[in-house]
Amino acid sequence: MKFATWNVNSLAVRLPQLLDWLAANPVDALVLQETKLTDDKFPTLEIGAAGYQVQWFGQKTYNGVALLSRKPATDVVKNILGFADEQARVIAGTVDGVRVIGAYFPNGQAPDSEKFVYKMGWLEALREWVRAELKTHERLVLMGDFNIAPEDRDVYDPVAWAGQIHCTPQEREHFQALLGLGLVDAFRMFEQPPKSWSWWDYRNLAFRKNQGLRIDHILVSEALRPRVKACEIDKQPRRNERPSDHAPVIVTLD
DNA sequence: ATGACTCCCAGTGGGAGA
Repeated sequence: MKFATWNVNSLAVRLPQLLDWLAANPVDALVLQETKLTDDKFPTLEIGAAGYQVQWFGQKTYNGVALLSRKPATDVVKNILGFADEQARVIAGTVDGVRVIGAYFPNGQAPDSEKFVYKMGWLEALREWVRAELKTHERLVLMGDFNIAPEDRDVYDPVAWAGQIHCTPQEREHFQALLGLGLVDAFRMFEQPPKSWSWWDYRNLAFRKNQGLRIDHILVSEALRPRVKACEIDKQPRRNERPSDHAPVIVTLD
């Protein structure tokens, strides 16, 4: 069983790459972030023809998330229960007995900005909601673009990034608090190549120089932990022409 | 170096992303 997450940075632009990727990586479920499509423009037919059920939650220009799955997702929830949000950032569903939560965490822009305040409130609400979800769903996967680099080893230049957005102590505390709910960072369950990133800036030849951040994550609940066999970042789509700035992350369970 | 690129909506420029 395989689950994956990918920030596609516009599904309108990346749909052909998504279909190619699914053909090469027939995962059981995939969550997408930054679809940037209103619901009426979602490419349901193309994704259906690829053999996937899909749930989607979009908005104009920004954000937008989707949950693709081989088997239908049930009990679908959009955004964080009880947290009023104008932005389409979360989609959850139960797939094959596993609660799958796909999330596009706020960027936060800068630690002294209003957007950072929003990010902190959002993270707090997410944690309390995931805590509740874990009570009813022992088998749970929380994955997406977290916009948090959990540790210095997740940053290509930790000195330059110290205290910057994605690397602030407050964001990292929130990441640890999610682990504190009984979740495990699947990527760090395994020995990984050093300088493993999931995002590279479009500028500065960052991908060619391998200057990036690991900000896309897959957290699994304790009940699933013994079943996790592998977790990897697939850099291949970042080599495409007109790539997303993010690479997919895949977890394999038995 | 308050940059660089890419996306979007707008509309011949600007915000946002990370």
